[in-house]
Amino acid sequence: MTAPRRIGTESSKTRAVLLDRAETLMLDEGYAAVTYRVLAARAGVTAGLVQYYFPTLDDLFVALLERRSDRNLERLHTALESRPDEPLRIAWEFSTDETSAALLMEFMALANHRKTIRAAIFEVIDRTRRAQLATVTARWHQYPTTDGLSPAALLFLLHGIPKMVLLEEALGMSSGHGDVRRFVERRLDVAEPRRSPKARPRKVTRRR
Amino acid sequence: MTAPRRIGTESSKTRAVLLDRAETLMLDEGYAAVTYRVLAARAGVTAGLVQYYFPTLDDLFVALLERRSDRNLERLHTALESRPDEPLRIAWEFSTDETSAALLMEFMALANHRKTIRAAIFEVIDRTRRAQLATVTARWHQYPTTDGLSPAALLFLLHGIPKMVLLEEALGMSSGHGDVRRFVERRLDVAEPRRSPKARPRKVTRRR
DNA sequence: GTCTATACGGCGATAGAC
DNA sequence: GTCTATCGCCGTATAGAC
Repeated sequence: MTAPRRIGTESSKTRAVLLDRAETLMLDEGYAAVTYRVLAARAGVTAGLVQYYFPTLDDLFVALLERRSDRNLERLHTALESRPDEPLRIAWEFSTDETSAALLMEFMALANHRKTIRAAIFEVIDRTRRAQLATVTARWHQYPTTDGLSPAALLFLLHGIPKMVLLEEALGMSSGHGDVRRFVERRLDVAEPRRSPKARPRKVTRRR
Repeated sequence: MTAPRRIGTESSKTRAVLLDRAETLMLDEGYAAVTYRVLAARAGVTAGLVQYYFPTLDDLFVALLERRSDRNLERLHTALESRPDEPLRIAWEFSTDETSAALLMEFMALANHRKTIRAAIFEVIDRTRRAQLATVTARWHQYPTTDGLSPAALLFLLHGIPKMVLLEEALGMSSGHGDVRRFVERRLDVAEPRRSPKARPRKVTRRR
């Protein structure tokens, strides 16, 4: 047994700054641009210091994912509690949140062949889906029509469709995107009618 | 202007072998495992020789993508001609072809931040979608119900859903996948009724 | 607890010899 | 057509200074 490697504390301010810069870098140039040397330069520190806080790059990515997910899950629970009759609309709004969706797709690309990232992202999505599934299932009998879909299948679609749109948009495609969005939102209006039709859904998109 | 770099001919047998090994390697271990040195070792040649045929790795990936896409597009046109009354089912079958879908998602991950790959994959998907859109639109009025969807939106869903399933499966998720597959196939049976209900759809999945 | 310096092997890519 | 040498960047590990 050798002496355990030393790692920076989670409460360190430097650590928080590094996570901030890493998130920006990742959104701007993709995960491949996040290297110790580049990140260190952006944050004005040495590469060794970055490694002191995040021994491997996977450690950095996982920390990044979890920080944002914790915030999102908190927002989700708040929304589910304050609008208990609109779980489907809430699922759709959160799936369409641009910044989070972009980051999520970046992480999914990363997860493709990296076990630790895969486990972390599964955890995040699974927790989100479970919370929503419970709420939707509880009021499933109140929906006027469910088209033969199950709650799980419906939530899969509400999550997956915006992700696919994003994936295709990144390629420069747009065929059918608007149609499918309007289609879903029309169905949502039927399933979860708005009390005051004037109140347009506030966008959940935040930052950048 | 410097002297143009020398590149191997497209008809070379060595080149074809390299593409074969690269495709296997990519499916087994992901695009990140495809390096000059590893590919050279697998093919029993030197890394320099691989680079003689593919000056950059992007050249290799694009060649790989185009070789497979040409074959797939040919199969697609054959199918559309031989079963002119089933364009939706054909779209669904081709989207669910496991090997091709897995390779496509691998390329989409690659494309995330690499311009040349992005352009190549856009070309492939766009050509596929266009061919199907023309066929579906031509017989759109014959469908009993279209649920308020447009042909483009429907094709987007038929392509996107299997991709999302694949993406989530890679993460270890399965919630709603079976339900949504059955849901789509039930709708397809309504839209394009089978003449002989006994004839189950032959799987299009091929190789590996 | 923070931070720096240095080293190692693998990577994509280039130039040029056989 | 084939192969070697070389360059600069990468992730990672470690030893040690403040």
